[in-house]
Amino acid sequence: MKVSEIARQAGVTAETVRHYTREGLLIPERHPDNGYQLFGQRDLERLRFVQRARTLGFGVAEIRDILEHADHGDSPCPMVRDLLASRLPQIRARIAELEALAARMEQALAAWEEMPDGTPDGHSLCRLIESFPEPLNAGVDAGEETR
Amino acid sequence: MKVSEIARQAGVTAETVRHYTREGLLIPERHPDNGYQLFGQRDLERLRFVQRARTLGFGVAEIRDILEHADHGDSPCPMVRDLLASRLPQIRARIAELEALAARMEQALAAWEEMPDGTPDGHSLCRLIESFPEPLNAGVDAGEETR
DNA sequence: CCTTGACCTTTGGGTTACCCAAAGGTTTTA
DNA sequence: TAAAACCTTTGGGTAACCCAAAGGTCAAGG
Repeated sequence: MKVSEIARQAGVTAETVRHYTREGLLIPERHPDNGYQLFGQRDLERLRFVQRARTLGFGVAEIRDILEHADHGDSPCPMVRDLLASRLPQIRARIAELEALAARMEQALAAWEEMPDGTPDGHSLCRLIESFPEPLNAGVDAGEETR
Repeated sequence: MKVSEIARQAGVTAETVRHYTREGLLIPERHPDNGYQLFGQRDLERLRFVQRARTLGFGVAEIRDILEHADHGDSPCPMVRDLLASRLPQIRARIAELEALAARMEQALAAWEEMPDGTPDGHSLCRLIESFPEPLNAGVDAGEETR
């Protein structure tokens, strides 16, 4: 099958398939006459594997490594497990960040409810944002580190 | 004050300050002799505003618009509120995605616990990933939409 | 047979919010 | 006075794609 066909069957865009191909996740054959990329059933399975790995939080480069391991006959499982284990806390941290963010947004929207709409604010900026707490790491005088 | 100084006081890198300046969020004066950027107290407040807005999920371009509104004497509040209101559901959706992701990762790690470590897998790829459910939108035959 | 229209190719630029290196001028300090 | 520390601009990189352009290919219909 050609690009659009495998893309359709996997539920991604043809551009995405080309991207994965460029990145070495898929290695289609080429039609000798016209240079079209030819994907087989194996490629479709491989593409689906990529999709699942992506939903598990793996990056494209990592997936390429995993696939290369597997192509060499090595079990990628230990590598996958390690990647998973190291990535999980980051995901959790990101979730916590976003939840704090959502909470701040809701807090701001709620505060707005009880204000007359326009509330022009001549010389200054939105009090609501201005009155938000600093990102708590803004060091005014002491030295500090981030990440 | 110069770049490094305002950056230090706000707890960001000098590069970030330069980035915001390039993007028009900060408009420092220039020392006539040496061309150095000169920031005042107003700029520091403005930078802190930017930081707070960033933690509220606003993009740099949006913040620039907000600041330009405010600089023109218009109250950016209605705009800010709309932006917040439209972004919130996206954040919530992203949180849900990440939680599903974390759950899948934990599920995978847990499943691994009860498997002999290496579990080489000759001809195929990690069963654990392979057996994961498809991203549920992978359309095999029917037409489907994403987003 | 030939013309569409649909699909293929590669190349190159855009997205987001910065980070980093290089080359060269300035200021501060020992 | 020379080195350390800091400033400038330019240009390239990151992640995972999306999109447009220019040009070749293919299937179908008149």
